Amino acid sequence: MSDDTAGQQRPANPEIAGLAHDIRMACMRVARQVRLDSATEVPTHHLSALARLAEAPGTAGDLAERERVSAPSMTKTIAALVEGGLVQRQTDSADRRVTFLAPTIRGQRLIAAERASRDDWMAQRLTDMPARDRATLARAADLLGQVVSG
Amino acid sequence: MSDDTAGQQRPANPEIAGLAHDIRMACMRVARQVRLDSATEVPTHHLSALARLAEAPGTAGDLAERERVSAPSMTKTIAALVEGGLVQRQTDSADRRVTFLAPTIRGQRLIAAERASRDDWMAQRLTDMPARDRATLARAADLLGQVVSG
DNA sequence: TATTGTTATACTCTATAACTATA
DNA sequence: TATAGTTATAGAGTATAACAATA
Repeated sequence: MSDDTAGQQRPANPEIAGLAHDIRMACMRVARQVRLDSATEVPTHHLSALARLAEAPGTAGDLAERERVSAPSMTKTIAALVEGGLVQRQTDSADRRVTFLAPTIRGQRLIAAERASRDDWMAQRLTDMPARDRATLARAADLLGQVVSG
Repeated sequence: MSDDTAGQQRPANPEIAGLAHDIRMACMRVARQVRLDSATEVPTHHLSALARLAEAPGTAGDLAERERVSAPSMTKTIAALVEGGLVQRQTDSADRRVTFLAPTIRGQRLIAAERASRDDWMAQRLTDMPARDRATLARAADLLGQVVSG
């Protein structure tokens, strides 16, 4: 975190290196499986943008930055979401260049349903698990949160 | 939030439902962060196909099925990988409709480098962690493996 | 002149359908 | 006739560059 950021001169500790690989692969496989098993009619990136707006409504520029896509790309995504009745535009009266975006009721319902579907995928697999293992996973979820944010 | 509207049979246990959400989000965030932070010049789906071939060489049809894309789509991906010197074709002498695919030395090196880069991303974050927390994550990685395969 | 968002254009990935060559 | 793979064509997502409207 201090100086050279690019290279991989890192850990020198083979145990940590192996653990890093195992955790990364486990997370990526879970993410992939969730994505593939819960495929809906709405494209992934549409859902992603919609979920962002459900967290916090904002402008097109904000959304493009938060989703890490270009502004023209976000323009198209927004157009599709508005077309589909999932997002509504509202021009800012103070600065009329700006357009605020927020999910419609239907958009909110779609996000909630999608989230529930994906959570169910995981929940059904957790119910068969010993309570002690679930406790381990609960700790791990917290630790992984630190990994990402830290 | 999100009680009904899902159409799924809920777990009925709110503790497990909450845990399912936390674990899923943690995994998806880790996967996303790894993907964004370790972006290379080679497109993601090329790397993905190449990694499959590094695990186990096979035919174009196999690869399309394993990657869950159409045959024509895989044809293009393979063409790009061969063009880039990362994969080599070899016609089956027994059935000349079939083409075997395998990574070249350069392809193997690229996959190894990519994997190392991504693992380093995680390893750097693990080194600052108490050993007990690493042990928790090691257990969790194993449990998440069961979640995906079971 | 700077900023917000859109349009213009081009490239890539994807899919279905039609084709080639083998079997 | 069936199968493995490719080519033809079209649709969708992405990007950069150029533009319009507003500040």
